[in-house]
Order: sequence, then structure tokens, then C-alpha cells
Amino acid sequence: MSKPLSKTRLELIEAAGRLSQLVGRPRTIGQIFGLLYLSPRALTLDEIAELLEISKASASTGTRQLLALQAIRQVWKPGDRKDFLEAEPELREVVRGVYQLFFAPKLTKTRGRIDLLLETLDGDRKSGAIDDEEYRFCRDRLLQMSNLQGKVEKVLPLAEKFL
Amino acid sequence: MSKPLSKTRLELIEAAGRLSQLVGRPRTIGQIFGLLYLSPRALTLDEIAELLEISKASASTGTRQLLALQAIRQVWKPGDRKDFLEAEPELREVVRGVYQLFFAPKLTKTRGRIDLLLETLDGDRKSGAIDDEEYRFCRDRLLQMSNLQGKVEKVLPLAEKFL
DNA sequence: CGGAACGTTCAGTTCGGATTGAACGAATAC
DNA sequence: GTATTCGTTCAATCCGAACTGAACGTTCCG
Repeated sequence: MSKPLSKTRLELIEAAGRLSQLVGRPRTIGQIFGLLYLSPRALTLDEIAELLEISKASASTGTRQLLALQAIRQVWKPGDRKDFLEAEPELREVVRGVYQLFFAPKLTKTRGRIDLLLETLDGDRKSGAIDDEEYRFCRDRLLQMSNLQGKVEKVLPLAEKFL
Repeated sequence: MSKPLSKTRLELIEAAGRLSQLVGRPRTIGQIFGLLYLSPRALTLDEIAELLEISKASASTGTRQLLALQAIRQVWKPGDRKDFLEAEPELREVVRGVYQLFFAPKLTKTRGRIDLLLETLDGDRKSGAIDDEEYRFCRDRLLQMSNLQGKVEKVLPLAEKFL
């Protein structure tokens, strides 16, 4: 039973949770990070679970995801078997991690998908599923997608440099 | 009963649906846009519903959201009461719309939230909920958030220019 | 050796947003 | 006027991801 959270921390936790949902991630992830980011000292799994009123299982999976994104770190304290967790203080690093380890892979996957589609399109034409006009139309649009996709993959990492 | 979709279109629809989920939007939205983007002619609500095998209600709400994002347009054909829908051909415009009309508002909202938190923090100190050390720590972190937030709001619109 | 303290895993449940069917209003056709 | 054809709305349902409790493996302590 630790002392209750200050209003500031409660509100940040709420906001972080919403932000997390905004980019399509579970709310808990954001809440955990929010909690740790305003925490002067590293916290244990049990403390996180208790303070956020979530199960230890949720806290465990949540922290592991955040660790994978390099948004939080583990700190071992000598003579204590518990894992202590603290937020990465440099927010730029957090953004970078989320992009590089979560979004970037899916983006490149999308690229491969589009290339594949161009082949499928050839197949569709040869099998007579589409006429020549539709073929040209679709081909044109797929190329536009490929084009944009390439630019996005170039611009985003660049943009990150300016943060 | 219209003719079935080609393999290419089916696959793009699937991919677009996933992409939509990736950024936290309903899958249907992406599917509808995918369908229209590879459609040589504008489609009606009923055609969309039939081709995607979704209810007309879903098609209606989905298209209205896409219209709000300016990702698709309505086309009126003389002598036909139906609304015909077509995808915005310029993908940059679609990206711009999604950012400006969906993400940007939430970002500025976040900004306001952070500013509010700084005030809440002062309150917390005065009420004795936190000590001076924690106050300084939290204040520092909130300022960092505010800083990053500002940069993001500046960089993103800029990045869009390079697409 | 127990046994306690951890973190993890996994089957089952919960919950919220997406989807639907039905009812509706508006606009046209008859 | 009444009947159709549209698109929209809204309460009810559905579905999948998120969350949970309980069981587990491991490590450490006595």
C-alpha cells in the first residue's frame, strides 16, 4: 500500500493512455509509461499494478512491450530480486523507438505488398479477369501508391532528426 | 449483383483495411477507400456494401467519415438520384486530410492538456501533495513534453510538404 | 531440500468500438 | 395523394483485442 498518486500524475496517466490509443496501441501501455515518466524513482511491477489498479499480468505484458520499444528500462538494485522500471528520460528516443520498432516494419511490409500487387495485376490481365483499360488504370494507381510509400519511408526518419 | 472483384482489388482492399487499423481507424474505412481507389468508375453506396459484403449502414457511416477526411468525393450523375463515390486520386491529399482533420486536432488538444498539467502541478505543490524535489522533477519532465510536442506540431506539416 | 518471492504464460472473461437491422425522413415517381 | 428509392440514424448485437486469475518455472533464501 503506497501513497496515492498526485493529481498531476493521475491526469498525465490518463492523457498518455489516450495518446496511446490514438496511435492504435493499448491504453495500458501509455498509462504505464505516463506513470513511470513522472516517477522520481524506478518502480516495481507490483507497484505499477497497484498504482494503476491493473492486474500484475497486464503490468507484465505492458512493461515488456515498452521494453521492446525501448521506451522504458530495467534497473537492477543490488540486493533486491525485483526488477525496477524507469522511463527513458529522452522523449525523442521514445518516439524513435516507437517508429523504428513498431511502425517502420509495417511500412516496409506494405511496400512489399504493393510490389506483389503489381504482379497480381499482371496475372489478372492474363487470366482475362480485367480488360486492358482497367489494367492500365489500376497499374497507374498502384504505381502512385508505390511512389508515395517510398517517399514516406524516406521522409519520416528524416523528420525524426528534427525533433 | 455486379461482377466479382479481381484478385488485385481484393488484396488491396485487405491491405488497405490493415493499414487503416494500424493507425487506429476502423478497418472498414480503409477497405472502402481501397475499393474506390482501384475503381475505374464511381460506385454507389449499395455497390460498395455489396462488393465488400458489409451492411449499407456501415457503408454509409464509412463513406461519411472518408468524406470528412476528404479522402473520397461525391459525384452526381445527371438523371440519377444515387450518390456516386470516387476516391481522391491524389494520395498526398488523402494523407494531408487524415493528418489535418484527424491527427492535428488531437495533437493541439494534447498541447492544451500539458499546459493544464503544469498548473495542476503548482496546485499539487501548494496543497502539499508533493514535496519540492518531486515538484522540480515533474516540472522538468512536463516541460520536456511540451517542448517535444511543439516540435512535432511544427515538423509534421513540414514533412508533408516533401511528399 | 522446502518454501517464498518473482516474473511470465495462457485459457477464460470482459469490455468497448465496430457493425447491423430496422425504422425514419426526404426526395422523387406514379 | 400514395408508393418507391434513396441515405441516415439509432438501439441492439457482435466481435476481437485487452485484461484477468490462476498455474507455472525459476531463482533465491533459510
